[in-house]
Amino acid sequence: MTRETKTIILDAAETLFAEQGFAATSLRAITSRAGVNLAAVNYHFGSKEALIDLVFRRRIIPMNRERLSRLEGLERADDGSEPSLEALITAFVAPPLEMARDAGSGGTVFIRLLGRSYTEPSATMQTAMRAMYEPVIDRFKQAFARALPQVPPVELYWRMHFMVGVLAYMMAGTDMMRLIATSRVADSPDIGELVRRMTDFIAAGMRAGPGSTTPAGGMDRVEA
Amino acid sequence: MTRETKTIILDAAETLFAEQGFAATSLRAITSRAGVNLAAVNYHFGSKEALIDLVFRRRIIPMNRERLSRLEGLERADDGSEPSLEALITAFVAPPLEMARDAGSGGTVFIRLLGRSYTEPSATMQTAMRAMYEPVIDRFKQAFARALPQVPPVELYWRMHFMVGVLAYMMAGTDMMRLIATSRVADSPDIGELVRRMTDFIAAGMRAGPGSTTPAGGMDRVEA
DNA sequence: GTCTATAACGGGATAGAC
DNA sequence: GTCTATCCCGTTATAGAC
Repeated sequence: MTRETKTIILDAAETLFAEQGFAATSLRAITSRAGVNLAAVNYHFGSKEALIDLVFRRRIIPMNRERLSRLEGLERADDGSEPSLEALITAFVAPPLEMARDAGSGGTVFIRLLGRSYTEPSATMQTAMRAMYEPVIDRFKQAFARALPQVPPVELYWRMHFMVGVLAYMMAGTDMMRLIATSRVADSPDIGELVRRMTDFIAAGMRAGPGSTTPAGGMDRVEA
Repeated sequence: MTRETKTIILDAAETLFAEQGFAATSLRAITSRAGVNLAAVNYHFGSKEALIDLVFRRRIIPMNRERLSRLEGLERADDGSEPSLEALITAFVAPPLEMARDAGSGGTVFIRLLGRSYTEPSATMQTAMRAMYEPVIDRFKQAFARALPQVPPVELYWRMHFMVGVLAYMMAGTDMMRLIATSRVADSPDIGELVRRMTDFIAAGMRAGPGSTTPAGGMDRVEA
């Protein structure tokens, strides 16, 4: 029963953090939603900050393990061929989005929280996240460099940023432009189709030839 | 002098919101940074929420006006030609990024705040933002549809989301992957180059042929 | 392990002197 | 318009009964 309570608190905290952010979510709100006593958080976790840390750790670590395992699977193909660019992108992009669909309990809401936290500037969070992400980023950077030998390293660096931006925005699912249809990831009927759309978009962007579109870039301003 | 004080408060609030978020920023911190009395916020703005609203309104409205004016300039070209896809993307993407560079006072920090707020789920903020963005999005949607007649409307809708995701992430500038060089927009020496990079990436993604990359999308999973 | 009660503090907002 | 002082509430964290 002792670990049961911790899990219940984690689930409640995860939901409220995703909805309101960290600072706006009080321990009272968390414990009341979890149906446990106010003192339980400090007993089980020590502090609010430690709770936040565990909320992330619980799901990010398996998620990144899944990304790496997909990547390794691609690189150990039987025929010894190099993985395609699309396969690499999918290996990076699909795990969080499928998590939003699959994880019965709180996976859906966690992905929204994670998408938000990409733009969270708190120093504590930044360093914690970097520690969890660094190995993944390193491995994928090498893989992308092999798949795109014609793209200069600096350009590739920026394009990986762009990829993360697309992913983070979809994960956060805030529907800034919701004027046509559903756009929250969790509501979307077919995650596989979203993954395919994102992969196509990102792959084309990553392959973009240098200079192909340059002339139009800087001269279109109407007035200073 | 009366408007002077309001401006000082707005500047201080903008900075602190960008650094810490809304909930974590107290009125005490704002007024102390601004060098004014604690009661000044409530006197001049009525409430913390109203202050937040004005912080955004002050810069978003001219920013979106600039986007629309660039778009209209493109569409009224002398030779009657349709604007290129790259020109449309630049018209949408450049104003916030150049604002980060140009605005002497708080433009830089505001852009970080704005990038963050794209994934801010507060209902109040969502509706306020939508009101300010709706006309811009509508106009650009039509322009993109004309520039990309071969892309089905649903696909185009998602690709515009992707574009916003790239932009929002760059604006927030949180350096999730900072392992090579600088990545904070404000630190970057050449905003024009960043705009060109983003435009090239997004343009290629938006033009991506349907099905060109489909077969690799879904079958690469290593294990369930 | 779980509860109640409370400490110690900081939050937003306001009344009223100046 | 600007200040001080204060109200009232919610916050995290903890002490101690059960």
